[in-house]
Parts: sequence; C-alpha cells; structure tokens
Amino acid sequence: MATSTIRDVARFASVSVASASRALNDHSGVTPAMRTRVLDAVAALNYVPHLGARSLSTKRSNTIGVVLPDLFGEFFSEIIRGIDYAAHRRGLQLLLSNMHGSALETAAALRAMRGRVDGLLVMSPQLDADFLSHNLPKGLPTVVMNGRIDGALHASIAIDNRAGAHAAVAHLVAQGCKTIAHLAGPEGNADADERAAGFREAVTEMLDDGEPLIIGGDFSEDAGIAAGEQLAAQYRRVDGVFSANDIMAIGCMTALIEAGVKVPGDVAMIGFDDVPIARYVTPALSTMRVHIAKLGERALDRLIETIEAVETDDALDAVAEFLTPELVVRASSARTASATETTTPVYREQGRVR
Amino acid sequence: MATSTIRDVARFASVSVASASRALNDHSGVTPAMRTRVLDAVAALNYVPHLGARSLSTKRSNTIGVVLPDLFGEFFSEIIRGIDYAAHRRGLQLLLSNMHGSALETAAALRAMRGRVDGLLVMSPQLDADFLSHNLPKGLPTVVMNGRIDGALHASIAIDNRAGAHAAVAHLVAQGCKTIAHLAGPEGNADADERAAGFREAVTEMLDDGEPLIIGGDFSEDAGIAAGEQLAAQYRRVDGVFSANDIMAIGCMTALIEAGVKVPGDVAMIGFDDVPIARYVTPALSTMRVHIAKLGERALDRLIETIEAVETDDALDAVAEFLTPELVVRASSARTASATETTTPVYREQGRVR
DNA sequence: TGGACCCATGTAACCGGTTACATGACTTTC
DNA sequence: GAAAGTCATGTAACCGGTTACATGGGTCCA
Repeated sequence: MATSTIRDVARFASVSVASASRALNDHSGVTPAMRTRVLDAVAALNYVPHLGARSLSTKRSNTIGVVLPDLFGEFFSEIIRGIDYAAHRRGLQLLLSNMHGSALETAAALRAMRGRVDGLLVMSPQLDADFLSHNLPKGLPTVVMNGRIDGALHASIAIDNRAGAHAAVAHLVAQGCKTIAHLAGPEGNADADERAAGFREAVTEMLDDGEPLIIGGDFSEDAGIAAGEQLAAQYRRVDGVFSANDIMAIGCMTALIEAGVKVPGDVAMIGFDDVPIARYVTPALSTMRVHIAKLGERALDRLIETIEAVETDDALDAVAEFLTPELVVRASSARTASATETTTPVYREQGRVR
Repeated sequence: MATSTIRDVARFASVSVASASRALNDHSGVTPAMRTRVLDAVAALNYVPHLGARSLSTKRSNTIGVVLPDLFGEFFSEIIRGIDYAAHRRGLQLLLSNMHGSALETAAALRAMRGRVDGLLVMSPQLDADFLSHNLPKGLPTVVMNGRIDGALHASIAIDNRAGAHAAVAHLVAQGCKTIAHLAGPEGNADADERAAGFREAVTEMLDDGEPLIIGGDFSEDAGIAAGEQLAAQYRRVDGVFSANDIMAIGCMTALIEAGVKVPGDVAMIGFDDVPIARYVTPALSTMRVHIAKLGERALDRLIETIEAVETDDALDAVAEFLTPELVVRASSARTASATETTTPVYREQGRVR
C-alpha cells in the first residue's frame, strides 16, 4: 500500500482537501461531523502527514539544526542531552550535523540546514566569527555555543574559562602552592587559549615570583603523562598544577605518582571539566566542573527566544552569555589538613554522587 | 535581504527556472555559458537552495532518522558517533529524536519522521515488535538496533548478550569460581533479560550444583552497592559475580571491598559494556566489551542496503545480525596467578589504552 | 533545399501540504 | 420576506524546488 496523501483522505471522506487539512489541524470552524469523517478516513487509510511538505508551506519545520565539531565522548553526549532536553519540552526535533574536517565541509554542513530547520546551534571552538557570518544561511536565527565571542553578530553562550582558571589558581594558592604550572590545551582551541590566558592573569596577580609556567599539551592523556614525567625530572620544584582538562590531569598524576612524587603531598593537582572518571581515579581529581548539559539547554532556550524575537520583529541584541564553572574539591588538591578554604562557588561532595 | 529562491536566480540570469535548476545540479546538456550565467546569479544573490523543497520533489532527503531511548552517557554518544561516522561518509544527515517517556510519545516521534527521512534507525530495548510494526510509517526502510528480535519484519542488529554472558561465566569458571552470582539489570529490559538468560544457561551447563543465583538490580551504581553489601553479609559464600553492566559491578566491588571482602581474592568480578571508567577503578574491572559505535555504524550501513534494495525492488529479507562482545580481562577477575586462560575472543590490554 | 535529427532551453505540472478568498446555505433582524 | 451577517465548506494559489515534455534553432545528409 503506497502511503497516502491528504488528497486521498479528502477523496475517501468525500470532502475537500482544505476541509481535511483543517480537521487535521484542529482549526476552528469545523463541524464535529466533518471532523469525525476526516478522522475516520485517516484511520482507514492509515494516513500520516508528510512533514516535509507541511513545513514547506508553513515555513516552520519544528526542527533545530545542531552543528558540532568532533567532540570527546562525554562532552558530546552531554551537550546533546541538554539540547535535546530543552527541545523535547517544546516538541522540537534535532537535525544533527557533525563537522569533522575541513572548513569547506563545515560550510556545506551549514548550508545544508537551509530550509530544514527553524534555527541553528553552532559550536565551533576553532572557527572564527568571520567564517561563520559568511557561511551561515542569512536570516536563520543562530546561537553560537562556546565559540570565540563574535562582535554581537549572533547570540552566544560559552563557558567562562577565564573565571574558571582564576578559581582554580585561587584554590591552589589557598592550598599553599607557591609555584604553579599550567598544563595547556592545544593552541588555537578557544577554550584552551582562554584557560591559559586566565591562568597567566591569575598567577601574575596572586603570586609574587609570578613567572607563568606553561607546559604545552593537546588535551590527550599522553600529553599529560609526558608533562608529568617532565615535571618529575625537573630541577625547579612545582607544587601545584592546573591542567586545562581532566584527561591530561589524570595522565599527569599517573606519571608523577609513578615517578615517586606525592599527589597532593608534593604537588596539588586540579583539572577542568569534571568528566565522570575524575572522581574514580586515585587520588580523586579536583576540578572545575563545567555543566555542559546546561550549556546546551541554555543555548536552545536562547535560540527559541531569538526565533520568537525574529517572528515578532523584536530586535533582540546578541548578548554573550557565560556559564561559570564551579570548583569541585577532591583529594588531588587537598594539601593542607585544613583544606576547607572556600573559593568562589564551591561544590563539596558528600560521599558518592548519583 | 529576504533569502532568494531559484526563481529569483532564474530571473536575475534571464533564464528559465528549469535551466537554473539544471545548471545547479550539474545536469548534462547545459552550455558552459548558461552554467556560468546561473552561477554568477547564484553568487550575486547569495542563493542557497531550499533543501526542504528539494526533497519534497525528489523524494530524497539525504537524511536518516534516529530514534533512541534515554541512554546512559557513554552509550548514547558512542552509538551516535558510529552512526554519524557512517552517515558522514555518505553525505547523510541525522534527524535525532530521543524518546523519553511514554509509548504514545514514542509513536509520535516515529510518525514525525514521515517525509523527512529516507530511512529510520530505531533502538528500543523496551518496546516490542508489535508496537513497532504498528507505529512505523509504512514503507519507510527501518533497521532496529539492539531490540528484541522481531520476526523478520525489519532488519535488526543487536549485541549478542547470550554469547556475552556465556563468555563471562566461562571466564569466571576458568578462574576457579564455583559459586557464581548474577547481578541482573531491570526486568523488561531486553539486554538485561538476555544477559540473565545467558547466565542461567551457562551456569546450569558449566557448574554442577547449578542453582542459578540471581540478584535483582536496575543498572545503577546504587543497586550494585546494595548487592555488594548483601553478598558480604550473606552466609553462603559466592566466589564470582557476573554483573549485567559495569556500573553495577563497580558499585558492587566498592561495597565488597569496604566490607573487607577481597576482590578478586575472595570474589572475582566481571561486568558488561566496558565503559571507560572500567579501567580506572581499583581493581580494574574485567568486562565484556561491547563495541557500541560499531553497532551504530553497522546499523546505518545495513539501513543503506535496505534503502537501496527498496529502490531497485530487490527483496532483501530482514535478517537479524549480531555483534559479539569480547572478553576483556583485567585485575578484578584475576584470581589465579596463572590467569591466562583463554576464553573465546580475548582482548588483553597492554598497558594504557588510547 | 528540405526533411530528419540533435540538443539546449522553456513551459508547466508535480511533490504534499496550508490557507486566502469565494461561495452558498442558514440565521438573524427589521 | 428581503437584506445583512455568520459560518462551514470548496476552489485554487502557493511554498521552492525538479523534471516530463514541448519547442525551436542548428547541423547533417540526401
């Protein structure tokens, strides 16, 4: 049985297509008799509306486009979860497009959204504003997630990496650290760069000797291990490490401990992200928790606002919004017995989580 | 500037819409002159084709619908990653629809795919075949992932949970375990039920006393902890535990160790899934690795085959395909020093992974 | 030179919905 | 009882593409 159209339904019920459409969409001014006739026909023919056709004429797809770069596992699922949660509440669907690879391909992915979505959520830590404004289908409401701030062209929402770095350093200092090193992420990655910048600022601000000590990395566990080995071998003693992400922190810890350096006794360690593994390693890793699902959720909410603003012709200026990471203190940074200093927003765990 | 249509392009280039369309789609029989005129117009107007309209007339959306239940983090991202990987290779996009909640809602999600996708990937460990065949838009190629086998109605692909359970039990037996308990997942969940069934079979087959010992659980860490406490307190000594998933296994291990029971000394432990955390806990958790990304990838590949078969009117019967989990031996099950028995497909790690 | 053929281009129908507007039956009102 | 108003229903245009078929200019060959 070929799938049936609304005209089939209309014919079967001996009414016009307009009436069928009205009955289906609960329009006002439809006789109960008419409604039941149409619905009977729908049931008889097992009719399912063709949403592509519908959105062509209504100019509404009830779909949000999501364009993401290649993301590390947890990050990806969490951001989608957040977006999906907010989308689901509103009966929206998600058109997903991962962009592995070239800018050309990314441009194609963005174009491919035209006429299929009501709005766009783009995450592009490595793409600049210029590229975006050039390749985004004009007139499509867009919210940029976690990207470089682009001069009020689009609404954006991002992690406040600088503030996070500050809080991390402040915590280490409060633990009594005097010489703090930063294990950096890949250069060119916006998050990594901002965390490094925040680290520099915080260190020059809070420590006297103030020579910002930065070790290169690339977010991988191996980079962390390399850094740990390097630190262990080094003459100059570092007593605190702020890693740009948790994975490197874990690698670094492993290498340090293997080399006989005590964590947190000799070196206090703090990461960034709060990946699930962080609380399972030994010692459990202190970190700056990034509520990544919330980032996605908030992004979708703002996108909806933007879409509605466009519809009502309200000018809504594209403010940048930030989510502040929260300090999570665990064993890896507890150098002093009185490790109960309170830095800005502190989340202290009681026992097991979840 | 309102976004322009192909008619605008045609007008601007002073040609017909048909010619414009042909030029845009690289059809044969288009003069180079014509082509450049059209492309110039496209550039001048910054035209981007409306893919919704295109798919309406071509009956091809180049999009695959993906309907998933609420999934635990890693699982979700991995399956999407696999699907995306295979989809990306073919220039396909993904329309994502998570179904939290009711069957009614799920039915709606499935219907909402009509006219927007070329095929459907459905994962439904808790839905039965009847429901599916009733609510899937008829005539839409579909592959069921990890669901109950439904009598050749749709192609399906799933984890071979039975085989996995067998392998796990066989491994424990090879380690010298005499009394093995199964920490089960939630009843009604297909994966959980199959793993429990496999456990029963394996135990009655391999152990003499053969009374299958099953502890209820729900895949959560808390359930694992409860089970661990129960086991530690119990009179009858269990010397091996096969948990229906890793999370419960970890909880169980934690509770056992806390109660003074040695793992693997007193009780050998093996999980299922191989979540990333498994290798970070102490002792590292032996488990049945499920290559979940591959499941998604393979599902998409098969969906494409199905779609192509439909197009060429080839009858392609709906075979069920299985992915066999591989045994990963880590510390938690290494009871004997000579813990080098080889069960079916064994993956033995050398040092750190990734 | 004229008919057959080729081929680039144009015209218009179509995909499957929605909706502005026209129509006509039925009330209401004086 | 006719004019005005209401309201359910139908007709047809439209959303923005693609494509079957018609058209007509040019080449080829007898």
